[in-house]
Amino acid sequence: MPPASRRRSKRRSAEIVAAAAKVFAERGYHGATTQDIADVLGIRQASLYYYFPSKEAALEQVCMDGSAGYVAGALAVKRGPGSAAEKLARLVSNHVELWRTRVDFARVFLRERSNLPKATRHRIGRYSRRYERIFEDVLKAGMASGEFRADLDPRITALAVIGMCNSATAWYGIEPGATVERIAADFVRLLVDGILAGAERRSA
Amino acid sequence: MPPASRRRSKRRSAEIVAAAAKVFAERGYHGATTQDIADVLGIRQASLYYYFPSKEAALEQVCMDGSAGYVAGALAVKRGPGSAAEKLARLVSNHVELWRTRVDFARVFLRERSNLPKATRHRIGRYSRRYERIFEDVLKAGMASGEFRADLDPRITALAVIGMCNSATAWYGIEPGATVERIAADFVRLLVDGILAGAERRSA
DNA sequence: GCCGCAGTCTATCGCGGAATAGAATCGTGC
DNA sequence: GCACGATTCTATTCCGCGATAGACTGCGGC
Repeated sequence: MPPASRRRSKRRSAEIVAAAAKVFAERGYHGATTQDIADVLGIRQASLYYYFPSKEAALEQVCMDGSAGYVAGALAVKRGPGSAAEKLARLVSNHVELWRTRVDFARVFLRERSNLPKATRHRIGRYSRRYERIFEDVLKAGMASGEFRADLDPRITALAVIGMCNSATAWYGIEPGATVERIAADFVRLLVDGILAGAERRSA
Repeated sequence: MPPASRRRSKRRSAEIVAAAAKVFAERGYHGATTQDIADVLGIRQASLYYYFPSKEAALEQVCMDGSAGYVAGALAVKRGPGSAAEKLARLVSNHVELWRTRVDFARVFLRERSNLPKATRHRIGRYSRRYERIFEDVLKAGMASGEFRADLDPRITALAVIGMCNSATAWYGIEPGATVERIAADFVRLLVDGILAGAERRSA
């Protein structure tokens, strides 16, 4: 098949997956029907099976797409230059920034990956742990250099940071004024400086 | 019906709802079958319908139980004595403390309330907003008194705090060493003092 | 302008799961 | 020990949804 068709075909596939992501995000994997997905696309339910062998395979695709980019971006930040605080800020920005194009994918990844078949679920579990490790590493580095407090628990703190970010998927796009930039900026300030007054100068 | 029977009956009902909570938490509302719930209890699937009229009604019960206590506890903290930082610490503790007896209920409330019928869903939505407001109020009070930074966005910060807490339901009970006390303490320190070194004294 | 295949359709199957009806049993108070 | 309500059981219905089979269609390339 010529490259022109092939490109259109690829694009159509992406549309199908995006429709699945949208529907899964709205109703949950089990709550969504393949009919719902077909409705979004304006095609018949059975036509979907030209694109995937099963509903579960569609979920796999959505989850893979929904997790893509996180580890790569975070690794780049970790290896890049800057203080630990700057790196943490960039980690958070990178994370939130990825919602811009694919919130639905992220939502499905977060809430529905538990419905994946064992193999994929474990694979994605390893991926997540790798991602968490990067946050932990940056935290540990900051603690070692004296930049961060020494009494942090790097593991719990990493989970707290990631969890706080992810929780925003629940209201991102709904809560007025909560743009990607503001969320990232507010979260970073909260995490780095805390809530108490008199901290503005410290991280400036 | 004598009080003895009545008490046993009430207790049995609670067992049924707890089983539903457990199963809903594990597999999700749509992913769970009434058979699964019956299996946990060692009874037949149809016997469940003595206790609720529908699967959806069971979800309602679990969600109501799962949200009970949050607003009341938070209101008590808000109205009680102490600095804003102390109050925020107590808000977080109160929140996390409620998992001790009913994590499954909290998990179902967080992840499955979207499957509730409209009326209940809206009711629970109002309840949540009321809860968030209390956090906002404490934050605003702290900002007004100069205790907290003036450049916080109280709404986003409140959502961030609550979201961070709730995200821990994903790994509470799994992550080794993450007890209710440690989670609450670590989260509070992170939120109040931030991550940077040199903050230990400030909140002491 | 015809061929071929990507893409969509119609039609249908089969299962799993929610829910109902009504019988059986258990246990508690008298 | 009997009666009666509370609880659980057996048996069955009904339908929604995932999936398969096979026909149709229209566009891109020659």
